[in-house]
Amino acid sequence: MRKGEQTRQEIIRKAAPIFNQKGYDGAALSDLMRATGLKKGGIYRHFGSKQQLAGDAFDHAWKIAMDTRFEGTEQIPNTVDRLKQIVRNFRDGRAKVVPGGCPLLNTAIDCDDGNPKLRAKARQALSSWLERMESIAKEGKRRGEVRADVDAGKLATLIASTLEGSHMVSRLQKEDAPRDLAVRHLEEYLETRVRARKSKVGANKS
Amino acid sequence: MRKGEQTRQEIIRKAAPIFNQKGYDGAALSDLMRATGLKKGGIYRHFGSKQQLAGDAFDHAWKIAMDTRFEGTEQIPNTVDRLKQIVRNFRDGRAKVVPGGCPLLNTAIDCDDGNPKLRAKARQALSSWLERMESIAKEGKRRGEVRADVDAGKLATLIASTLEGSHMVSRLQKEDAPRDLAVRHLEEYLETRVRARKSKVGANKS
DNA sequence: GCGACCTGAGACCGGTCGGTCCCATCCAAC
DNA sequence: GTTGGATGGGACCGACCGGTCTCAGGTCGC
Repeated sequence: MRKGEQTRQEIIRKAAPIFNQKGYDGAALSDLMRATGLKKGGIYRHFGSKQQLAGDAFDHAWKIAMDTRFEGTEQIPNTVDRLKQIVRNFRDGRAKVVPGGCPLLNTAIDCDDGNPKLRAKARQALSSWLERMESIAKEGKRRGEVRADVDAGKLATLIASTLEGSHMVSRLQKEDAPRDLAVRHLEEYLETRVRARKSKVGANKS
Repeated sequence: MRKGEQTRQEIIRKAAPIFNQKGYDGAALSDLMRATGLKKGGIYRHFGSKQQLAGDAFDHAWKIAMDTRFEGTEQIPNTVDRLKQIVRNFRDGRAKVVPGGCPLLNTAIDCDDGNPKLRAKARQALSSWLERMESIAKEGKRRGEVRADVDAGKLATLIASTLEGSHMVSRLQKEDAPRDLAVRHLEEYLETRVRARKSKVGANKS
């Protein structure tokens, strides 16, 4: 039970970049065999199908991405500062994540028509990301750090959309500028349209 | 020379949605055969390779997308209003374009690692889109309709990034809200941070 | 250190892939 | 109406696809 599980994790680790870079169809068993150093039978011992392996590989890649994006944000007291850090983490954490860019973006486009299993995983991944940002924004509203007229869900969606879009442009152009630009834009947006005026915190009650 | 070219165009028209929906690897010759009603030999008579057909199909899909996005914008006198119309066209023109979503987004992700020919096409497509928006912004600055401190290139990149990102989210969630949200966000941004104050046009010279 | 079980190699499967080629047919110019 | 090139059908190709199965050998509990 021990060696097998170890091999299984190794396969997932090695397969994740292949799927993330080449997509589901593009990632051939032969690619996975080369990357893992195992033969076909060795891989299929641990996974019932290519789909299942792809699913596990996506979960692995997404977990790394999420950990990176929220890294060091828990201890930031102010919720708006926390959101700003999340935005910056998106820009700075690229080296840490699985090669091939954002797994969510890649999988969403790759599986948009067809492959419902993997598509559902991408959808759930997006939801979890959005919900985590939304809950921060909601906490901010409760605390009065975020303006009352801000819709937490819409804010989360806007942040995710802007970041992912700029990520696509950056990858296509092979330049960091578009992503940096989006980060700065969101930082300014958070500062000027989301953060509550200091004077108003508790002042508008009297 | 006539019938052949007609068939060629027909193949491109029928193949474009297949490539746009399924991606390059996912679009099998058998799919293209079914869609076109031609056999393998009939298709290969007109295209040297699958790559070439995919390239022509992308050009076709992108032309439709560009025409839709800039539809009715030429005659709008004010440059900021023109940009706002482009943003709205992105939201409203979905029914007119090739099935499968934005060809640029799809192709960029699909070919990001591998398939350099198609990738170059996507890159060029993005450039042409950005340049067209940038030139409008530059014209706006010359005319004093756009603030002097706005960077035309960065503005174009921000618009494209935000729209494409929200498009991905909308497609994954199968909801229009994220895209509508991004459009509204950009409209507000254009109005509050890009459009020059009316009073300043010519007033700040004295 | 023995025995049972876990592990992975590799041959094998049918199907499909992108691509080639020959030839019957169609069409259009004369 | 004839002719010659344009057109498309469909058999064929080798490679490779995802997936199965058997069996030798390694690993682990006892």
